[in-house]
Amino acid sequence: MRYSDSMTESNPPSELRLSRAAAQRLSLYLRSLDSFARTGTTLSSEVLAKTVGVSAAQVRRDLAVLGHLGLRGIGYEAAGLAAAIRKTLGIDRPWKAVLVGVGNLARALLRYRGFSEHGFEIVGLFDSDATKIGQIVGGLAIEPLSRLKLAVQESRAELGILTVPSDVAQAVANQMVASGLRGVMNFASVLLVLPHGVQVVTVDLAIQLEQLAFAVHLGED
Amino acid sequence: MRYSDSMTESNPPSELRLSRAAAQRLSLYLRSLDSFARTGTTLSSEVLAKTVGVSAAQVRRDLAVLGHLGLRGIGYEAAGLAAAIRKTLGIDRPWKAVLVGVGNLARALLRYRGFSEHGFEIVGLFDSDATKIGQIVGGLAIEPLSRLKLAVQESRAELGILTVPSDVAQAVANQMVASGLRGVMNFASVLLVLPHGVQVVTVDLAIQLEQLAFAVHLGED
DNA sequence: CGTTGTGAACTCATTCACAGCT
DNA sequence: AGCTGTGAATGAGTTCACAACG
Repeated sequence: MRYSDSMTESNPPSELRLSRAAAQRLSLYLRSLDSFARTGTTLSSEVLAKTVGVSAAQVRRDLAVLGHLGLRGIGYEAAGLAAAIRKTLGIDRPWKAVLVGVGNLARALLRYRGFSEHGFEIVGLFDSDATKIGQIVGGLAIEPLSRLKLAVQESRAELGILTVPSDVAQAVANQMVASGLRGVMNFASVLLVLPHGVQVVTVDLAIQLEQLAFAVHLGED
Repeated sequence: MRYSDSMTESNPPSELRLSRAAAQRLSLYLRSLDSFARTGTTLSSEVLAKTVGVSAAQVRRDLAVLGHLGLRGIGYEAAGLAAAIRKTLGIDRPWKAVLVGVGNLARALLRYRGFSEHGFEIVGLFDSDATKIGQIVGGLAIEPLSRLKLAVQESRAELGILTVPSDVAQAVANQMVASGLRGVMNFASVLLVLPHGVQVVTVDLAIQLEQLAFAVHLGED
């Protein structure tokens, strides 16, 4: 039996407080570790730091939240570290997602291998355009939005990828939430207001490009 | 961002120190302002804050770096504010970009209207696959990489969009830099190491989806 | 040895709260 | 009166530096 925080050397991390930025870095470490797995079996915080472009101290600080899995004088064991990061991020199991709005971007995403390679499976396609219903894209038939709720419940999908025009994004997102999805990856250029407990990540490519232009404009490093 | 801070304190924004995050928020404010331009002519920090999901104090702090363009008792004049943000971000003029690696993602990006709507023009397509050379995509003919340097110089493009597989991304990025590009928008899942003065923004969709899964996993807000 | 893990110091970012302008 | 702009206070995130340990 454990009391509050007595530094017991058990497997689960005692207190898990990860900032958004720190969680993002864990994903980056994971990428490095995967490509490192062939090369060697252990690596130091310094090596890992260099491959993702942060400081060694930052790496050690980030990894400390996972528990004590560094070996002093040696470094970290790559496979074990990768597994621990996956567990912390909640990606030590597959996730199912549906995609709503089958336009050009969606078709590109469906050919993108990165999602399935990292354990994300797209299990349904939905669109409000009647002329698209029934079309097969990436091995899946496009269904009407009216089928969304049932499909989400049957497939047990938890995530939704939202690739509809910005002016209808909020309305469609509401439907996604009503169908039971817990997270939305939003490609529209609007702030989605969703109920408590539903997560959103917005990817706005135009803004990213603006940020690049700004950096060039400044000429900073 | 180093020494040589011998900036003159003239009328315009005397000291311009914008964090990456703050610059990103300026882009967000800009989106709101554009859609607000029809509605009204002025708006308060509180209103603007609500549309992008930050605090009013944050908005005022961010806008203060642009100079004194708020009207006490009134708020900010939408059009003037938008113009000031554009100027600060360096997007008060068009930017030209080339795209390297014409796969599915690239084809989707070429149909995405967001870039041109925000002043970014794609002026050339390049690929190393000989079978693609000459194909017309989005009104542009795909050219071989050997033409990149000349094309960049002729078109005066400054930015490059990199949509090649991760294993060749660094090599291709090196060619982009050698051709004179000053900024790279990288869609590959690797850390690009580029010389001083060349800017990079990486967009890794799998990592974004992992972050969403993590947020759902935690059930945080 | 070499490298981790972590208090302490430090830097950067956000919020508070209100004086000051319109 | 209303809302901005900004010092001061607070909070978050990062680096320093070194004791602890294999």
